[in-house]
Amino acid sequence: MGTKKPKPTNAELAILNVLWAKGPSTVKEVNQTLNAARSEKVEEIGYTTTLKLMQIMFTKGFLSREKDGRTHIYQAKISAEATQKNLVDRLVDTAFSGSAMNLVMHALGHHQASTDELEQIRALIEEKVKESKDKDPS
Amino acid sequence: MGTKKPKPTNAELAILNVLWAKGPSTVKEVNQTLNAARSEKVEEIGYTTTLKLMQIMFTKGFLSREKDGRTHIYQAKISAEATQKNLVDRLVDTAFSGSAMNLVMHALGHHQASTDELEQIRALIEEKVKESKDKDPS
DNA sequence: CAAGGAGTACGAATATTTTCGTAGAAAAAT
DNA sequence: ATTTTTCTACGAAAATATTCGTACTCCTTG
Repeated sequence: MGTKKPKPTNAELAILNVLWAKGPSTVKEVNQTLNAARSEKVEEIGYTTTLKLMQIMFTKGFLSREKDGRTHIYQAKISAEATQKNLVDRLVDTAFSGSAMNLVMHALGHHQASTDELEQIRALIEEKVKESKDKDPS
Repeated sequence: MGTKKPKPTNAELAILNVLWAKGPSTVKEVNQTLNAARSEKVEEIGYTTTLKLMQIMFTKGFLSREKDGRTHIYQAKISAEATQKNLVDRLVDTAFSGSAMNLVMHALGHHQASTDELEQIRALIEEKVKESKDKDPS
């Protein structure tokens, strides 16, 4: 099992988000998107900063890239899914004493949810309950 | 609104967890607990490391302390609740495109849950659904 | 072809987090 | 009353993460 757990830093996560949302992009595009999302009061992120980060992420294997003329088109190589799972794991581990359900209840309790979302979650629960009864029919 | 958002680092979070779980403790106790939780293969955390961290957390206002003879008894000053909420907020923000429910489904999907926990979550959902119907009885 | 622009690469400054060594005070043990 | 142990305080090393300057290449355009 050679694959290590990708553990992107915060700045890296911000970049991944852009790539997940927009698909393959150049450094310039990513940098612009990042800066667009910032409130005007805050200093902009320099182009070379984003470049450097993306180069690092490339060597870490978080991104792949492809030359198009003299510019590079980058792409997220690690999936949102897998990365989110790791982050949740970490959070559960460091802040919720290992109980994912603890976290779930927290998020449910404190955040707004649409009826639709609640419905989806309900469905997921039903499924889980069934599973659990199959395995351990007490 | 003078109160800033407590943003404990990872190491600080580990300490908070101990204090939340065990209540008021000495540095020594916290340090031992931290090390007990580590796999044997890993280097132990030095006593002065934990001490330093807790001193920093004290000056940051994350912990309070009280002298008992020549030793200090530390106590978490920020609540698990509030801290967890901030962390979830941050995670939702940085990795789940702002959707807490997205995170919930993730955590639900990927992690083990006891029937009991599922039941609790189900109850919470029912409650939420009701709330939401009250507000917007479509 | 010179000047400017748009990229990349990469070293290195800065900031932040984590770690620990060392010094000193007070208590406990010999 | 020494010595050993148990604490605290604090400076500073080590490890990570973030930021950017500068140099160099390849296009474009005047």
